[in-house]
Amino acid sequence: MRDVAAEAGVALATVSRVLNDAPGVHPETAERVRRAVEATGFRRNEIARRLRSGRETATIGLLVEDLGNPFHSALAAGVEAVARRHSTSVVIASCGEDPSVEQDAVLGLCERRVDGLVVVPAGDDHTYLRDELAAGMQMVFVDRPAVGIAVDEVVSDNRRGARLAVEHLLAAGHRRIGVVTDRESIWTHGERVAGYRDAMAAAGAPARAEWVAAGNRTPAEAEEATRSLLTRTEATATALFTTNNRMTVGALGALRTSPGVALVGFDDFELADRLTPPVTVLTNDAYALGTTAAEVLFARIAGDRRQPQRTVLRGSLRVRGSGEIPPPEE
Amino acid sequence: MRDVAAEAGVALATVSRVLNDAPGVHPETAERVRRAVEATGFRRNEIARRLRSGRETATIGLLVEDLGNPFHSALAAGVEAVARRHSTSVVIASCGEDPSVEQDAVLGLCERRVDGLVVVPAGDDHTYLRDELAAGMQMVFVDRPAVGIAVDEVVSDNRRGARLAVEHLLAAGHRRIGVVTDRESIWTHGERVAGYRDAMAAAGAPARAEWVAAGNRTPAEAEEATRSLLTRTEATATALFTTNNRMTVGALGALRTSPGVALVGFDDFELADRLTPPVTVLTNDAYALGTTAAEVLFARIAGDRRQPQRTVLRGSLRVRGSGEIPPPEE
DNA sequence: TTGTAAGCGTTATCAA
DNA sequence: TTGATAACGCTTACAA
Repeated sequence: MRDVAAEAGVALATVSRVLNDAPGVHPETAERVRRAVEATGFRRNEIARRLRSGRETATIGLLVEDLGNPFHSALAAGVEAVARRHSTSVVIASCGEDPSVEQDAVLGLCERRVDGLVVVPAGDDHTYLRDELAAGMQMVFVDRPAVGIAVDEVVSDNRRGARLAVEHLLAAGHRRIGVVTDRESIWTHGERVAGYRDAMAAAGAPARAEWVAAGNRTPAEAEEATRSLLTRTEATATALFTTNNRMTVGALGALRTSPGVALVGFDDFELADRLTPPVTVLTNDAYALGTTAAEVLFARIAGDRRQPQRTVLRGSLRVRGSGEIPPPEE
Repeated sequence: MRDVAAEAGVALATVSRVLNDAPGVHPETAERVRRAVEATGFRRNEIARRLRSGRETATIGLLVEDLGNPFHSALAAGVEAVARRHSTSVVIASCGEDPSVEQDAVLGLCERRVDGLVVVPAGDDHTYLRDELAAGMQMVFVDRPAVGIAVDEVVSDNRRGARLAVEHLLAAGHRRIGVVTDRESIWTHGERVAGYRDAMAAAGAPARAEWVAAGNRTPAEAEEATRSLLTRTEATATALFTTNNRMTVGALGALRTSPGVALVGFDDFELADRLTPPVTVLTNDAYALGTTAAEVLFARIAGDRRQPQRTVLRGSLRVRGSGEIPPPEE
């Protein structure tokens, strides 16, 4: 910038004024400065700019589990779309379900002095954010709630959605319904399994422990778990509820060799309607979770100081075929 | 930081030393400073830190078309994974195939003084980056080449891949092969259509202009285009080559009402093997494009000053069924 | 309308 | 081992 000022024969302040379209600069001077900017190939340093003005960084942080999971990438796309409308950049970090990586990544974003944070948490203790919160950092938790701090949250109605899904299977006549799920310690999965139990209990159907195949971290593990769920010698499940898109993909693998088993999955996914049979799902709009969370965050950044809110997004059943397969005759 | 220094009764310089684990600080003093940091809830300002040291920002920029497209989110996941290994954050921007948004976003990232850029370009003129390049900004173009500037590039072997895909259809006996593609002005699609023409010409099969359904921007448009390709009254195509995963998804929609048409798609996608028939594809590893591009970029950041290189990643045919459907008897 | 100078929160250089 | 102090590149009172 000094070079520009020298080139144009003006003071730094004048260059700054021209760069910021500040009023009260002689058009001729401004023109001279602009030519100098061209000549020197000058690009202003956003970093320094923001430092001095103590202004917002026009950046928000986003933490997701894994961009390779379509649920998380759709959520990220939603956040990014809203951020772009607010002329704000998004720094994305992923933590792969590891709470310590979550903490490092989130605190790293705070040190970068982002204006706010959208967090899909992996851990179950967020008290490490208390200082940041007290210092005025804005944050919204999405998909899963925050533990130990009071912040805005945007989540799905997991328990009700799961209940609807399982009730749908019960309505088709199933009584022996298995669940394929990730670790139940993950809030969403825990809630969805609870919804399953709700539905079973309400129908007077016993929810046997051995029908809950939990702890599957990947589609491959889900496939394997499904296979053993379906090859039990007694009280074999005739229908399955899968608690997210990863579990559904895994279960579908196992079903290729065990057709005739009904399936309802949590999370819609591309091509669900092209499979044989098409897959009935309880929709869970990741893009909407992302846009909603980002909108809540920008409202906070703009000065909203109300009590933290929890926003709940409801999914609905999308009937396609796999969930309407009746149980075999006994 | 002043507060911390006051609290601990030391100078700012000492606080800085402790924060950076610099040698030559009395353990007792260090301890006192650390307690003061605790007490004041101090978090250092990464922005200011980097300003002074003129050091790298430990941030790279990534521009993609659309995070909602699994190809781009997988690519982003690859970049992010490598960046994390280098303790570097990733600022993601998406431009949705709009060259002017690309330019604004990329220049915005430069102003932020990122250490480098991974760009999936939308436009076909990148001379606007000349100044940045001259100023030492490191950048790698991925999936599509840069135009007007000499920079590192990581691309797929599109033309050869497309040729392989179409040769596979020719080998199954097809002569009337249609192409469903996005705008041919997009380099990847242009190359893939060229590969199609190569294969057809080599086989002595006429590549009729009306078999090239171009300009489809979405799966919905691709579906519509496929439908009209298959309902022509004369010289109807008996096989299809789709030039990316979006086109394939669209074409599959149309094929539900026109079974028996062979299909090979460019880009593998989840569940391709679960469809009926399973979809034969030419793989195009987006995650690998991302990791490779990021590795090239970090090598540059680390000081590699060789001539810009083009790295070409090869895909291969994954035979699953849809591409082996023979043409109907005439 | 323009220039001078202080300061943003750090780090780095020197001297003590 | 510690402390003053200049500097990073910019913005912004305030003065001219």
